[in-house]
Amino acid sequence: MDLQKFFDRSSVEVARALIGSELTFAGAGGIIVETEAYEPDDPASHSFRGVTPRTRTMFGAPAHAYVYRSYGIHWCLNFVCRPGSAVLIRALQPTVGLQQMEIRRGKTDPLLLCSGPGRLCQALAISIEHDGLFLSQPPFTLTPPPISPIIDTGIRIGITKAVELPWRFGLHGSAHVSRKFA
DNA sequence: GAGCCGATTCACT
DNA sequence: GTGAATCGGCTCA
Repeated sequence: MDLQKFFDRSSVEVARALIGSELTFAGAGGIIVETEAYEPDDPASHSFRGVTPRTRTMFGAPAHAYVYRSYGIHWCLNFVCRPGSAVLIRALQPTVGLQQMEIRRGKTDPLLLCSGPGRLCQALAISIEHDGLFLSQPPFTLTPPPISPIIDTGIRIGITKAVELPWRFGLHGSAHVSRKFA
């Protein structure tokens, strides 16, 4: 897949298109079942106030990883689309490297391995040192879904601005989303 | 340079 | 359902 082209569109389109894709990182990962879109003119987006040292990656080339720390504790993984727009990866359905992820998470329940942005990064051992990596080369792999899945849409989670935008997407019927869709 | 606060998770009640 | 943990970036002075 031509990832440069795939990511060179609005984050809302990309967020939808990513549902059902398989993401792996250094031999662990799974099916992307939940994403959220963030746009440059979106008050909830880190890029809303322009380029800063933290958000520099978000304004770089498409198809790169943008990683940041949340609440001083967790890491969150995003995929950069057009400059200033990105897709937050919120949940995976684990498929490969289960044992590795169980050890890192200290849990064996597949619903607790990658269901949530912070959990996902802990399970895959992703942190700030992976900020800016290109998604089409190791340790990343990204494979599109074999068929286009049924997608649920909802409002985003955990934000205080632009809370009404329906920019959260999930794989219909998946038990692995971080929260159920209304 | 001080103070505020968040794209969260977990333990505990 | 509620609150603690924890820290870098942003805002304002």
